[in-house]
Amino acid sequence: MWLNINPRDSEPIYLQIIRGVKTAAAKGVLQPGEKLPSVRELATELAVNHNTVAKAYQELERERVIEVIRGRGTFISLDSKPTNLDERLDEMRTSMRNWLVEAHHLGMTTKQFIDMVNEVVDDWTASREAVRHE
Amino acid sequence: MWLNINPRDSEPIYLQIIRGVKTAAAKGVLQPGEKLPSVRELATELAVNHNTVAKAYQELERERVIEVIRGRGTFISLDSKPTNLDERLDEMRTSMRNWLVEAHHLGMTTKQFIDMVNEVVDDWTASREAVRHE
Amino acid sequence: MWLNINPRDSEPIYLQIIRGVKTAAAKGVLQPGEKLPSVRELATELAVNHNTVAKAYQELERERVIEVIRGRGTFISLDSKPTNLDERLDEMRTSMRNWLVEAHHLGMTTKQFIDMVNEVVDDWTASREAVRHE
Amino acid sequence: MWLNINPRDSEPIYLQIIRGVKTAAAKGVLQPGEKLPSVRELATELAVNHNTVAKAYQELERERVIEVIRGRGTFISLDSKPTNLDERLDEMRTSMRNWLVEAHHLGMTTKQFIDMVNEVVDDWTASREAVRHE
DNA sequence: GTGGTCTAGACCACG
DNA sequence: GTGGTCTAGACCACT
Repeated sequence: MWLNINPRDSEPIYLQIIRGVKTAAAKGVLQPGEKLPSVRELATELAVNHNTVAKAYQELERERVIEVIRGRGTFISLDSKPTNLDERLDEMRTSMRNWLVEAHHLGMTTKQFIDMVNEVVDDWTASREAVRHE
Repeated sequence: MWLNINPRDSEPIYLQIIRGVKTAAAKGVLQPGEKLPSVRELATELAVNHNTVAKAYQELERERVIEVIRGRGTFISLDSKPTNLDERLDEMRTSMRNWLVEAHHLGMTTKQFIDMVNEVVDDWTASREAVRHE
Repeated sequence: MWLNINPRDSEPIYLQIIRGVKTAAAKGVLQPGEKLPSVRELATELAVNHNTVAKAYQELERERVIEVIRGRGTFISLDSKPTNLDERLDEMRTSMRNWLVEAHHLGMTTKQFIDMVNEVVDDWTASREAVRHE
Repeated sequence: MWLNINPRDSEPIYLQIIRGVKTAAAKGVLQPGEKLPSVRELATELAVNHNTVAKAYQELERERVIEVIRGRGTFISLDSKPTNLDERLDEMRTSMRNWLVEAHHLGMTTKQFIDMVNEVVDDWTASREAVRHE
């Protein structure tokens, strides 16, 4: 299964689902146009309340990551033009700035911070490649 | 004032305070050994309940960012060896991976992503310098 | 009930709760995976404010003694790897040293002291066995 | 100096003083009949409020560890018959039981606990010997 | 119904 | 005056 949920985690389950779908789509595990399980199917599979899955799907639709076609089901969007682009870029910058502060309090230099980013990017790229060659 | 709070923000106030103190300390606006306002002073100034400030200060103390000296007040730690280092570095890597996913859905390439990180780091470094020369 | 609280005791109630849960867990009265009463249930039962119970539970979670599963409740952890191990072992040694000083002022020899430790350990072991055979 | 105080420590200063005097007496650094500094002298030396030292001395006198002779000064008791013996032995047993619970949550066996006690006792005995041969 | 957050106001230990 | 603890009661996010 391309999606794992941990109800023990402090992150709300619906956010874990959102993140999981986005990650799978970004990695290519889920291809544009590919059908997602229905709300009830996924809820059963993950053993969570279906309202939780529904909430995740709603948010994903709002972000144009997925599309609901009435009567047919839910699909990864073909052309996902993001909403609120500038706003979300700003959020990302803010988040980075906050992690930079955190890094400082963990005794890291800015260089070490950038090295860590590069390391994570390399890992990510490698894991995308792995999916492509499956 | 080196600390601004937005009670309307969805982020809990006590977390905003924590972040604010950490940011000020990382920027050098608050120097090691410097006295922080008392719980009740800061509560008055921010127009929040003193318990909210107390909660923030307790968490900051737990993370060794600040120290309480009995009867005298609260101070920025001189030597703040962080707790749970490995765990928190892992959280950081996870967060970075999530940014990457997010960046992908915003239509960014990895190069653009790394550029953004560098841009944020440069801004941060500049703002630290600005504080130093005040 | 596996937990008794004395609001007149100089020890803060929330610490009594923490100690009570830890003792019950160590004795086997509370088994790993077992559900704890909800914050509000326990508050009602102990006739204390729910915030007091919440504070105790939060600290227990921080120490990995218990786990919160979102929406379902609070449970004794299955695998509780402690945090800050070395630091806490040091605290323990310090406390032992302080007992020794105390024992000296109560006129005890080191042999009598060690006998007392063994006696306490034996009592404890016996009370664990008693729980096991209930 | 036979007494060190750390105002950063979470333990109240007056308790640190009490413990310090008791430890010095138990180790033989302070001999029975030996004169202690006056409240004000000690307060100056430790850079703490003299009320704090006074409170510590009062408690030490109540426990018969020291004796105040009006006009002459304060002295380590010659014959320190402890007060509340049974009660204090019980407190000690309770403290040990609590640390045993703590040890369990740190993953220690009772054997490891007892080993730790023996180790601490040996260290203590060695440090007493060291004082005797100074 | 679960825990998390916040307010307002109180009391206490410590220095 | 400092932080620590507690109560009573409220609102919110999540499941």
